Amino acid sequence: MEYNFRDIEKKWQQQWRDTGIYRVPNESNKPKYYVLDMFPYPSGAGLHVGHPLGYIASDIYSRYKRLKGFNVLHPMGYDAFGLPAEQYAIDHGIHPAVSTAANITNFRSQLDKIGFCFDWDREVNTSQPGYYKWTQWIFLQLFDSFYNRKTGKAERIQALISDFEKEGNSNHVCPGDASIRFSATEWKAFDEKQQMDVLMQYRLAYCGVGEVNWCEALGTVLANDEVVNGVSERGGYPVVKKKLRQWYLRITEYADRLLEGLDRIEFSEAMKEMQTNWIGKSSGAEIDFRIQRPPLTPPKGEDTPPKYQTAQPSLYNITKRLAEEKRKNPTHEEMILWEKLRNHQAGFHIRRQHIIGSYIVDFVCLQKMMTIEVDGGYHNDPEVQLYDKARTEFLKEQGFTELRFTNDEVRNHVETVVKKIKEELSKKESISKRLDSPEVSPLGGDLEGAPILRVYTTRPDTIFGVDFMVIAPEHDLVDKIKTAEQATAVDEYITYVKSRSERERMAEKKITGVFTGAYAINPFDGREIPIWISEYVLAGYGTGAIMAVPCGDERDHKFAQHFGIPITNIIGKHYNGEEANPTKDAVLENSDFINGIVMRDAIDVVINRIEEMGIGVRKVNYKMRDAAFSRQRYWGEPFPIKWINGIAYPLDESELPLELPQVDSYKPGPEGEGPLANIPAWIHKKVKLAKESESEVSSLGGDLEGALETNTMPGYAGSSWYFLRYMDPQNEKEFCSRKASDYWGQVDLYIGGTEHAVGHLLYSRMWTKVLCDLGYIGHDEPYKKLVNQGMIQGVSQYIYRYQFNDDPLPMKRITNPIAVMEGHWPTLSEPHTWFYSADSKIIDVYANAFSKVIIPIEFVNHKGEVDLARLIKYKFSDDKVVFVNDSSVYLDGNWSSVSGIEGNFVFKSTPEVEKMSKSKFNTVNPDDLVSKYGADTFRMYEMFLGPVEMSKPWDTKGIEGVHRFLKKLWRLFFDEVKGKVWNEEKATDAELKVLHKTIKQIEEATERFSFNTGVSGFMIAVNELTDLKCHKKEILEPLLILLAPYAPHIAEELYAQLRQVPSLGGDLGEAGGASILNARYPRFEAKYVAESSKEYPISINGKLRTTMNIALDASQPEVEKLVLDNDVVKKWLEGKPPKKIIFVKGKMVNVVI
RNA sequence: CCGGAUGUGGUGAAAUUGGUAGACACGUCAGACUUAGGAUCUGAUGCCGUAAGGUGUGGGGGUUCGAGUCCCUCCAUCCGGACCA
Repeated sequence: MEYNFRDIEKKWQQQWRDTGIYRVPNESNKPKYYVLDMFPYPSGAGLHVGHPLGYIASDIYSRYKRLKGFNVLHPMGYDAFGLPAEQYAIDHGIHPAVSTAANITNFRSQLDKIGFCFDWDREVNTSQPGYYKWTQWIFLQLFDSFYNRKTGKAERIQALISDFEKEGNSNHVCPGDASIRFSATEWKAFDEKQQMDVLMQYRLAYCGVGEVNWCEALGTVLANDEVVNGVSERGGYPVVKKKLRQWYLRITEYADRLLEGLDRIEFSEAMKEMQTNWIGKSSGAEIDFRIQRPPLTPPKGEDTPPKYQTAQPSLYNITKRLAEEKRKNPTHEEMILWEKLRNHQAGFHIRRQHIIGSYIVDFVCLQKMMTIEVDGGYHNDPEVQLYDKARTEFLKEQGFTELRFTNDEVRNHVETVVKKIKEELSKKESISKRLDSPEVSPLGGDLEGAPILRVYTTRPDTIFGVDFMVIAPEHDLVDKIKTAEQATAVDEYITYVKSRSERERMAEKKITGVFTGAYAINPFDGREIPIWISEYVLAGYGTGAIMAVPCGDERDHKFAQHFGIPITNIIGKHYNGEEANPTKDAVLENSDFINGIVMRDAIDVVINRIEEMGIGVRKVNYKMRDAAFSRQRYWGEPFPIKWINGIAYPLDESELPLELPQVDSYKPGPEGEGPLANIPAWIHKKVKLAKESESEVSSLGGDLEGALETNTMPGYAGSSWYFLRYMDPQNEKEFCSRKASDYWGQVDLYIGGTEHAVGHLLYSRMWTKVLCDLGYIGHDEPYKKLVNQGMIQGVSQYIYRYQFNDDPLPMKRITNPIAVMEGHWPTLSEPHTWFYSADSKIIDVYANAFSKVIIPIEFVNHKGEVDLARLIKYKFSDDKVVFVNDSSVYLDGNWSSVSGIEGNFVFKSTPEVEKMSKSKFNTVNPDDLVSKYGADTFRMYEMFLGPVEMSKPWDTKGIEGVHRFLKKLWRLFFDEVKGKVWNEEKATDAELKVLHKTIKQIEEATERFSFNTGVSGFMIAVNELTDLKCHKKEILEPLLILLAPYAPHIAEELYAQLRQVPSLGGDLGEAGGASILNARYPRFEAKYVAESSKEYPISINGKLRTTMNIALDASQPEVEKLVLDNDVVKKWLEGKPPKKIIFVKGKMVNVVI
C-alpha cells in the first residue's frame, strides 16, 4: 500500500467540508483563541508560493491550539475594494465586482488545495453591501465624534455642542485650528453653517482640502505610486498638485495613545520602532519672534486695501458676521460710549466691535493699540470670565493694552470714563512714531495680520545661537515681509521652488534659499536675525518656520556656510568651526542668562522663561499627519453624506448600506472628482438624513436638495475593522455584537507582512480605540501579538546578450579569447543576436558589451542549464539567435564544438534573488507543487525553509526531502509489499524515549513559532523509529496527533487506519472524536527521557579534546578523578597538575592547564 | 543621511539560559539493488592536510576557564523612512 497523497487529500478535504468540522461556535466552555491572517487582496495574478507562508504558519498554530483544547477562531476573507480591479475595469470595461468575484473564486480554490482549517462560514468581503454597510456605519460614528483631550477619549459631537452652549470652546482647544476661540454667546450667535464649520474642525472624520496628484492629460487623480519623476507612470504625462476637497481621519489626536498602546502589545521591536518613528513625537517650544522691517511703500490708487487687518483670516467669515451683528445691536451702554468717542472726539480714531484675531473687542484705538471693554452683567459668569481671561492674554500678547469699564460707570459717569480714556491714550506712544524702532509692535504698521514669526524648535536652549530664520517657501509670511529690494529675488526663488517636484527636492541635496530682507528680533538680546526662505524647511511640519542654529544643526550649518552667514558659537570647544555638533551635553556660552548651564537642562529654563514672557509655549509636535480618507474613485465604499448648502449632513442609518450605483464608465468625473460625479441620479438621489440633521435642514427652509458625496473611501476603510466582523459575520443588526466581541476579544495571534507596518496597523489600532471609547467594544488594542512573516523571494534567471551597436561583425572581437579552430565557426548570412553562457570568460573581458536578459525560470534546470530549444520556441521564435559558451556554439538546434577541446554542450544562466513577481518570470505556483507532491508536503516544506519571520529565496529542489520524509513515515504503517505493518505491541523504553523527546521538541517549537525546527523534529523521530523498526500503535498514534497540525491529511488518514482496530488506550478524542482534529494533544512525561549518564565533552583550555561517558549524578571530585585518568587528558597535561577543573553538571568539563 | 534587520558549509538552515558549531534537509561523491534510474537503500561530505593535527560562525578588539551567543568598533547586504527643526 503506497502513500497516495492525491486520493487521501481529496478524500479528507471532502470529508472535512461535509462534516463542517471547521465551524467555530461563538459559545463554548473552552478558552478562546483568535488566530488571524492579514487580509488578502484577491489579485488577478493568483497566489505564488510566498503568499501561503503566513497562512500555513497560522493554520498550524490554530490546529495546534485546537488540539490543546482551545476554541480557535481562524477566519479568512477578502479585502476586495481596490485600485487594480478599478484599473482593470477601465481597461477592459468589466465591472470590478465581476473581476473581483472571479479572482476570489480562483483564490479560494488555490487556498482549498492547501487544506486550511478556515471557518468559511465566517468569510467576509469588504466590497459586499452587507459588509460595507457597517464600514459606512462606523464612518458615521467617526463623523459624529470628537476627541476630548480632557478625558483622552472619543466622545459624541452632541456632548461638544452642549459644552459650546455652556462655555464656548474654552475647554476644548480646536484640533483643526487652535486659534479658533469663541464664547457660549458667540457660539449661539453663529448660524447653522458657521456652527457646522466649527464642528467639522473637531470631528474624527472630517472634510478638508488636500492636495492630490492631478494629471490633466489623463483627466484623473493618481496615487503616489502612479507618479514617477513628476509624470504619470502610464503615458508619462505631467502631474501637478491640485487642491481637492478630501475626507480625513483625525488620527493625530490619537498619537499619544497609539504610542502608549505599543507598550501593551507584543509586536517586534522593529515594528514598534517603525510606528514610533512614523508618529514622530518631539517636544520643544513654539516661540514668537517680532519682525522688524522697513515700511512698505504707501499703497497707491483707489483700491487701497484696508489699512488695519487684524482679524485672523481663517475665522474671518465667522467673526465678521458676528461683529456686524453686534454693531447693529449695541447695548445701551455701548451706544452711550460710542456717541462720545466717534469721529475723533477722544483725539484719536476709535473703532467699535472690531475683530482682532478671533476676538471681537468693543472698542479699539489701533494707533495706540488700546482696547476698551464695557462689561455687562453676564461677565460674572465663570465661563465667560475664563473666556475673557483668554482674550485679555491674547491681546496682551499682541501688544494691546486693555481698559475695562463697567456698565454702571458708563451709564452714570460717562464723562469720567471718556476722560480716563483720553488720559490713557495720550500716555501711550503712537505706533506710527515707532515704526523704525526695534520696539515696533507686531500688530502695527501695515503688517496686515501677520505680525509675528512663530517657529517650532526642539532646542530652545540654543536661542542665543540663532543666526538666521528660515521659513518655508509656502509660508504665509513670505509675501508680507519681503522688502522691496528683495521682492524680485524672493519671487524668482518661489517660482523656482514651484517648478521642482517633490522628488527632485528630495533627490538633490542642493542648498538653495533667498533672503527676504526682513529681520526677526531675538526677544532676549534684541539681536536682529535675518529671515531667509528655503525649501529645506517644510510648510507642513511645526509652524513651517525654524530658528536656525548653525553651530548645532548640520543643515543650518551648511546653509550658513553656503550663504556666508556669520556663525555664533554657543558651545565653545564642542564646535570646531567645520561642522555642526548637535550635542545636548555641552555647557552653554555666549548665552546670557543661561551661560554655564548644560544644554539639556537649559531647555526647560528657556521654555519657562518664554512662557513667563508670554512669547511662546511648550509644545509637542508629531510628524504624523491626519490620514487622508477619500479617493476619487469608483471601487470603494460610498460616503453616507449629503452636501446641502455647503454643509455635510450624515444620512440616516436606515439608508445603509448606501450601495454603489451601476456606472457605464469608470472614467473620472470633471475636475478630478470620482466617477460617481458623472451620475446625476447618484448626486440627486433621494435619501433620508439623520434625524437631527433632517430637522435642522427643515428648520432652515426645508430645502433638502443637495448632492450626495462623490468620493469613495480608501482601501484601508474595510480592513480597519474586519477582525471584528469575523466574530459575528452574519449579524444584520450590528457590526458585531458586544457579546461576540467580548467573547473573542483581541486577536491573540496576527500574522502578516511588514509592509503594513504603518498603514493598516496604525489605522486599525485607531479605529479600535474609537470603537472602544464609544463603548461598542471592550478592548482598545486589536492585536495582542504580531508575527511578521518574511518575504519569499524568487530566483530570476539571466542570460547575457551581446550588444551589436554599430558593429555588424562582432564575431571576431568576441571570439578572440577562445581558441577557435579554423573553419569551425558557423557562417552566418544575416545578423544574429548573440547570447553568452553565464560561465563564459568572455563576459568578464568585454563586460560593457553585454546586457542581461531575464528568462522564465521554467527553462532552467536545477544545475542552471538552459533548455535552449524550449527557450527559443517560447521567446525567440522570430529571431535569429546564436548561443555561445566557452567552447561551443548552438545554432539552428545543434551544438557544435568550435575549439580544439571537446565541446561542453551546456548553456548556463545566472541566478539572482529578487522579489517574486510575474514581471520577473520567477514565480512558482503552489498549485503545481501541490499536485506534484501533495498539500502536506507543500505545507511542511514551506515551514522547513526557515524561520517564518525571515525572508529567503524559494528553492523547489528541497521539497523532495520533505516528501521523502512523509513516505518514510507512511512506511512505518504500511509496506509496499507486505501491506499493514503497524501492530499493537508494547513499546520499549527506547521507543517511548523517542516519542516523548519528540513531544517535547514539537510542542516547544510550535509554541515559539519555530516551525522549521518542528519539521526537522519529525524527521528525526521518523528516522529514529525506522532505525528501531518500531511499528507500534502505542508510539505512532500520539506521533500522528503531533503531526496533524503540520500535515493534517496524512495524519488523519493514518489515524483513521489505526482506529479501525479498537484502541488499547481508550478513546483519546472528545465527542465525535473520530477525527484527529478533535484528538487530545499528547502529554510529555519526563520519566521516559530521563538519562542516567551523559557523554560529556572534555575540553582542555576551552578546546574540545575528547568525550567521556560519566554518570549524571557523579560529584565534582569523582568527575575530576575520572577525567585526570583519561588518556587524552593525560597526554595534554604532560604530567603537570591542572590549574583548575571546571565541571558544569550535565553540560561539560573544562581542564585548565 | 536616519532607523531597523541580517551576516554560520556549495545551498536552506540548527545550536531555548555563554558550555561538544554545522542538527535536519538539499546538493555532491562513492556504493548496493536494478534492463534502466530522475525510484529506493547504505556510506561519506565545513575548510587545509595522506595523517597526526591545524583551522573555522563578516573583519578587528575585549570580557570569560569557555563566545555563533555578551560588550566595543569597523565592513557588507537587505528592508523601511526620507530634509521633521
